[in-house]
Amino acid sequence: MEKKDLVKLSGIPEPVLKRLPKYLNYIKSIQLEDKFMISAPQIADHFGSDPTQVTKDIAFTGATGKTKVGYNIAELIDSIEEFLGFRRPNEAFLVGAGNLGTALMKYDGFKDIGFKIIAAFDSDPLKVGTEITGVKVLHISKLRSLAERLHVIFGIITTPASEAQQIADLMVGWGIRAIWNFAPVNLQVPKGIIVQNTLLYDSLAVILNKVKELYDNSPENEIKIIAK
Amino acid sequence: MEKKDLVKLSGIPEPVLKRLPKYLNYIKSIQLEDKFMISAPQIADHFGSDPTQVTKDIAFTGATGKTKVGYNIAELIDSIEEFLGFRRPNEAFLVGAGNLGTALMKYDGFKDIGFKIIAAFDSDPLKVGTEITGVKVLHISKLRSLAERLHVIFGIITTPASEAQQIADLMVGWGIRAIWNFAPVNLQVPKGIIVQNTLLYDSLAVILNKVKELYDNSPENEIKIIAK
DNA sequence: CAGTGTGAAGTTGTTCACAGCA
DNA sequence: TGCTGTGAACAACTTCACACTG
Repeated sequence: MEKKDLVKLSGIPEPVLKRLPKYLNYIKSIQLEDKFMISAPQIADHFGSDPTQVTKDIAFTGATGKTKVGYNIAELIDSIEEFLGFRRPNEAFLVGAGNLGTALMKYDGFKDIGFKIIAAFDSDPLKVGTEITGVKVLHISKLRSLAERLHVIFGIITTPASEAQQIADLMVGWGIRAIWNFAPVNLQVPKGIIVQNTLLYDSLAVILNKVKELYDNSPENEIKIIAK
Repeated sequence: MEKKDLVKLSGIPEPVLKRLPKYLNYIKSIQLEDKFMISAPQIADHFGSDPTQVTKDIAFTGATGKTKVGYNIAELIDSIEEFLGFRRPNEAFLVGAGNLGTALMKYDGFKDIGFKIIAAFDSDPLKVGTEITGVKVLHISKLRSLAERLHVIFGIITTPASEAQQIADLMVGWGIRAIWNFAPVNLQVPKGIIVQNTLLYDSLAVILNKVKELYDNSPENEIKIIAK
């Protein structure tokens, strides 16, 4: 009780939050095979991770298993989705209806998650007025009134880097509380606004590094690798 | 020397590999302002991180700074890019020329990084034969001969989840050694093949969790948040 | 002083070991 | 025996403290 008494509020480790959706995908795929139970070791095995880690991750959600058999799939799905907030309707605005934005709008997975992009905005007159999978693309100038009227607090930024900060500023001014940013810039926002930066290629450096090792560690490398 | 003697080859922590490209972006943006030096505290400040961490991250690249003034920007950029392997030409094939695939192909940032998608593949006859920013979309059946001829070892998967495993199997059979997978499945590949799974929405759970806290921690919540 | 650079301390997250159970 | 569940040991990463430099 010396310092940082209320610095961290949550307690749920980020790695856990990132692993749970993956489990969820896998568990759902198992469910499709008409299975009813799943065990932590089975999940761990599929992801090449540690069974205890899976057990502990699941424990965060409040789900409890039956010894020897594992977890009831339906209950587990419920528990994870509830815990992650996938059950509440999470409506978002998206700014930047380019390819990445379109990919997100078309992304099937979101609907399993209660996550819905309800309007898209762009400044390109060619895009304004069109519709992408049922979502209208509006001019940015419309964002303000809609955000207020619909009480939307999620904003997604898929604009070019050069515009991202400016859009973020607008979003903040208009009541958006949480920004999911795909532009490769570190947005500066007032305290209290949540920003999640998702750099599309942040794992590129990781994979390049692994490939480098691959070469460095095999004496017979280069062309040889592919030679039949 | 008890066990796992050669389990880990690299030594470069993944968090470091993920932070360095972000620094690189920022440093380049500073360079555009005709600055010549940059300090670790300045970088840390921009990202809200710890100056020592920045210093240590940079130390991995081999760059060295001058006390009191910091690092020479041009040298630092060199050093980071070289270290991350952004200087070597990294050519990749992409399978799945949908929106996400297109977004990647159009993605500006890659060319700063020596990363180039040199051909795209799809099974959709409507897409085959088209060209996206100068990159031809070919039928999947062409992948084999091209991979062999061009010695491409990187594969990017941006297909729907249902096809991803099958494509991965093909890639492996055709000499691809490293797969950057955007489909929401955990690919199963033979040992020795590098897989980097990038779940587009893995940070979604993180942001939803933060928003949940936001609500849980403000007694006057709901509608009030936006009320003028 | 204001910065780099580094060893030591602290924190967080992962893995191990094992108790309990059907 | 094969699983859940948990406390303890361990490893990885981050932050602190401080020596050093111009």
